Amino acid sequence: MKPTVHDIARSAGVSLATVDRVLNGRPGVRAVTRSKVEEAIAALGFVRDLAAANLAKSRTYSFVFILPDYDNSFMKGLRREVVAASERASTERTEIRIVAVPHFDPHALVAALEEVLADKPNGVAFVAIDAPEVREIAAKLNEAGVPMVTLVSDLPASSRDHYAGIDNIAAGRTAGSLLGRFLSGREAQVAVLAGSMLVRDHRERVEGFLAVMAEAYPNLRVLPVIEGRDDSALVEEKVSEAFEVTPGIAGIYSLGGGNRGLLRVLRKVPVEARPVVVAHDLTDATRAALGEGIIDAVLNQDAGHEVRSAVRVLKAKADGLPVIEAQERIRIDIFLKDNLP
Amino acid sequence: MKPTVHDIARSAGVSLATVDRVLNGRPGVRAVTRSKVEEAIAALGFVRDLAAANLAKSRTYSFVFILPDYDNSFMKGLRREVVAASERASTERTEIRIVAVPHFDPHALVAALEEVLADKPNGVAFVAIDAPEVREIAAKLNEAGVPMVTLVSDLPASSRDHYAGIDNIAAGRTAGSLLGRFLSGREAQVAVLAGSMLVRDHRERVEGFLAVMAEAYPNLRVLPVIEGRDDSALVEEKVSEAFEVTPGIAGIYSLGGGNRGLLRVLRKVPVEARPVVVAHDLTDATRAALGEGIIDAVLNQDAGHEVRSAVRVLKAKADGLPVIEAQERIRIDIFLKDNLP
DNA sequence: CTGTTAGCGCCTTCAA
DNA sequence: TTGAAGGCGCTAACAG
Repeated sequence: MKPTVHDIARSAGVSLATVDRVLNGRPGVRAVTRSKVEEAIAALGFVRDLAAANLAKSRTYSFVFILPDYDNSFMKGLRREVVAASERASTERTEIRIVAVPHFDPHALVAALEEVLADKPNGVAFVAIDAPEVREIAAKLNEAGVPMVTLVSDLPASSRDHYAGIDNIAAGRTAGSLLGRFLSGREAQVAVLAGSMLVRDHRERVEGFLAVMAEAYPNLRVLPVIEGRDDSALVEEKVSEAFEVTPGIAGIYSLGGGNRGLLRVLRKVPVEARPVVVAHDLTDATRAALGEGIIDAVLNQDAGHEVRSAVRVLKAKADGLPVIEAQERIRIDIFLKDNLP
Repeated sequence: MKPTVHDIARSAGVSLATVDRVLNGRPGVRAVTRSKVEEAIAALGFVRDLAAANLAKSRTYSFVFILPDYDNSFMKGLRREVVAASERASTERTEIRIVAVPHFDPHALVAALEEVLADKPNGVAFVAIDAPEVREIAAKLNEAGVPMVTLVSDLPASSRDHYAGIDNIAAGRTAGSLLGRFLSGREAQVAVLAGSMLVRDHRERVEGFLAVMAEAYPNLRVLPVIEGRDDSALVEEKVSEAFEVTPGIAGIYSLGGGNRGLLRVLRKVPVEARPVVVAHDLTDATRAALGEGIIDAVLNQDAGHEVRSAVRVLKAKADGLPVIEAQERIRIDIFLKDNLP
């Protein structure tokens, strides 16, 4: 049988209370006594039963998830996953509160984080905006000892404990390689369609993409980035325009939202003239387009994985436990029509 | 506060013991009493605290993992992951016993499963061999109520509760599409390198690959499957031979082990004559080759994910709890040199 | 500084 | 068929 607090109390010749004080690093124990207990712990190889401890403490974990109030497919899916996680969590003495903030609004995010700082929950996860004010409040939260996970979009060189999201530079590179290989050697022009170059993840995807183009595909000329603001209608308009101005577009990297607009344009292009398309985010629209052969590859980040990972990490941090790095690494999923889930 | 057994005992006007009997479906309760209790449970929305229950029962989960005693990179990695999982599990009242069996030996596997049947642990995970004897003992285990997960290789139409592994037909199709696209339209010959066509996952990969070739790439001629028995030396020999017999090989799908042998041959091929190569399993060797550009894409199944998933599923089954399907789906990871972990 | 005692939420004898 | 009481491993008052 695994040793319990009773065993080490007996072995060290002290009472349960003293063992507990040592275990939890509470004051009021003479150094001699403390070391007696510590020796017993080491000798018996005692590890405390977290479940029993939590039961005794009636401990409940309280986490806050701050999500942008944004209505594209990805954010909707992310929200759904957080809600699902929160429902499951309630069975396990874990309460997840969801806070919505206006999107792309650093001040709103800061305000939400300030409330968190006042609340002092056991952890907070949020979709970061890379702005000085945000970094500042993040530093404060860190000092206050609130475990912090950035979700989907990171805060560089910050005081967050963990980032649950993909490497966007690598994603851009991956898209570049796929497009380059699929176009194999043809002299051609390639369009890049982003949401907004003000958003860090989009910038990084473009950066990675352009790097690969420059390194490996001199035959491809990349047109100026089109910003569609993740908005189908605007995307449709701008892409149509691009096709008129540059009839020879042979490849498209769509790294933001609004793919429905893109697809409306593509469906009008004669089959033999269709460009190779690599897009982001597996949604009903992109999935269908992949099946039809209108999109050639979809890069995806698994929102469910990101949320579950964030919860696991917050719990581990709250307990001072180690994280299984490999489990928490968010993959850049590549989907062809053949490996759709 | 969430309701506890006390609350429902009071609300139903019975004792704790009776509530417990109803909760655990034990006999010795009059139907009237039972329904009183059930009403209270429903009315208060009671859900039992599994952690507390397990503590009271001093419950420990006992799982058995049966792994082939096989020494390629993948199986070594798998074993490592099971060991790691077993170490973590010991903290959580979960004991994982690892049993090694000679590989490709249905009888040995059956013998191991028979011991499991005698033992009746709370769950068993094993790398299946698709043979009638195995299906038979699996059916018996199922009848005996032992939760069962197949790992890496499945048992079709069987009585397993869950399969923790990839869809190998889809993997073959994915490889086919990548190779087809990377070779874009060239008239060429393609070699397929398998371990053994006696193993189900290899057969399925070939099947998926050939299907895509037939459907979408009439320009590519697929040479007869080379069986390298997952053995570097043999692979090297047979691939060398293939290159002599068919100098024009422009693509290779390596779906089994022994990639080191393949790489030795490829490194001798003049750069301009190098074939497009899609291989399976991310190992030190394939990772390096991906970086060098000798391999173009690697398909991978994450052994760590498979093992953690198997443990989670076994625990859920043992507790009669639902499984989060999306979490347990094992992806076909596609790695280019740009998205290596 | 240290020990005693009473729980946390649930399960399990043992009596009635 | 039902209930009372004690315990799982740990924590937290409250006394000494």
